[in-house]
Amino acid sequence: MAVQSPKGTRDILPWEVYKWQYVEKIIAELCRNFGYGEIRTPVFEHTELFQKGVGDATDIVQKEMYTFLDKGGRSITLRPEGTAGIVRSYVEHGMANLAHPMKLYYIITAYRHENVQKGRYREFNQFGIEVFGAPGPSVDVEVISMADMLFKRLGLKGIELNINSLGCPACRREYVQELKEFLTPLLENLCIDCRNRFERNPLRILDCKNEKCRQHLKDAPALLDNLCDECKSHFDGLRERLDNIGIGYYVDKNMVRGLDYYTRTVFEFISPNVGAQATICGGGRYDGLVGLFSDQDVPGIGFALGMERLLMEMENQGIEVPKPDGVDIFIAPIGKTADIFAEKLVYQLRNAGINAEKDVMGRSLKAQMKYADKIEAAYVVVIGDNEIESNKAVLRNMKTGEEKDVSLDSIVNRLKKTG
RNA sequence: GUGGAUAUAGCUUAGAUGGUUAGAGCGCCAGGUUGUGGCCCUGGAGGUCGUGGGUUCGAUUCCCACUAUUCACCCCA
Repeated sequence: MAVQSPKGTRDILPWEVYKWQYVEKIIAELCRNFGYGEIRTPVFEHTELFQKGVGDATDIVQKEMYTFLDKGGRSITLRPEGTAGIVRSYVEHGMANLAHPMKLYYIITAYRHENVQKGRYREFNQFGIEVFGAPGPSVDVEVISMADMLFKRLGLKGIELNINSLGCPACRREYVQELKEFLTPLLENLCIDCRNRFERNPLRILDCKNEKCRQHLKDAPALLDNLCDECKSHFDGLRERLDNIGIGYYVDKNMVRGLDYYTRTVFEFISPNVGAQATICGGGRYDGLVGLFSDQDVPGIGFALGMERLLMEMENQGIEVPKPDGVDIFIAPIGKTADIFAEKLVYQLRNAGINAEKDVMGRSLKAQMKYADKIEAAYVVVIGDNEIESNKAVLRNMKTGEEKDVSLDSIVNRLKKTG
């Protein structure tokens, strides 16, 4: 086929978009309940923003970014995630001077150049939130509970929450040292990927899926057991608070997240039903990120939730999204005079806020009726010469087949009441 | 970047050890009802059988390459 969308992109078509609109509406309500304001930032940013913000060592920056030079020779990148752009906006607009916590949410498309598979696309949609300024575990719980509540409102079941702590730069540095000492004698037994990870990102070795590696790593020290006092009490505080409001979770000592900026709390919501891409929502705290772009030291936390994966999970769980109603009324004219008349009538109906349609293809009455049926019109009015002469027409209820006489003059008012 | 599977109409698909016009269901259009949808009946439109090459008298079918789709690895939403 000559015409098709680029690899990893999809069309959301008119007859399925209602599912997206439904979820988006629930998200907007949720955010309002929690006091989050929407922010919209550009699809593209300067490449350095992501190199610095997401991290030069990450897969995202190393091999997955859509980067190009614009006509002014600037290196531009399509956003591979949402947080960096928002941090940029936060700093650029001096939001640190506004009331805190600063609570923001976004629904965006993001772009990553990688091979596609179930639940993974090159253009994908994310709902995400960010909170700036709150250092304690209280806000961690608010953020986590927000995702949890969204799943509940959508009627999703069986989504599991995993949490972990990656510590602060200080205790992480100490721990990485310890981990490396543990790994050094084992290195030649580990898979090639892990050996490569040893220098670049040794934490990643912990969540390698290779069976052999897992065997060797059974007794590896866990970061969680080596946190400094502050990080430990932060994590304990998070657990207490989750227990307090009744959100269940697992502690996954090996969970590492793929972006460099995370500190302390990290979490994932996972479902077994969305293919190999089990993570529907992932997030964590990024206390050092704002400091990378300004001399202000502002703590932050947020999450990103994959809309495609969310919709897929809803589909899998058989959750029914209410379909929008069809058109209120269809005007079916017969003949030229009636057509001219109907044109004015449908205009008046629409002007009165009624969802009205009329034939524009000059089709037979039968074809018009079929069409009205297909677009699920609630009512049909047939107008021919007789009707125009007598100023009366039949209003047909398409669901029941019941018909009523109405005068053409009163039809707009009448439908206002009915509709 | 690596590996497997797949590719026939708008959609879901049948097909033959290679042989004349490649079938069906759904959908679409029209007619049966010269002014009434859904059910039913009849008819119609719609296919370079993914693309290119090879074998052959002949390829949609066999072989090769490419492309695309899809699943998985890595990684992530």
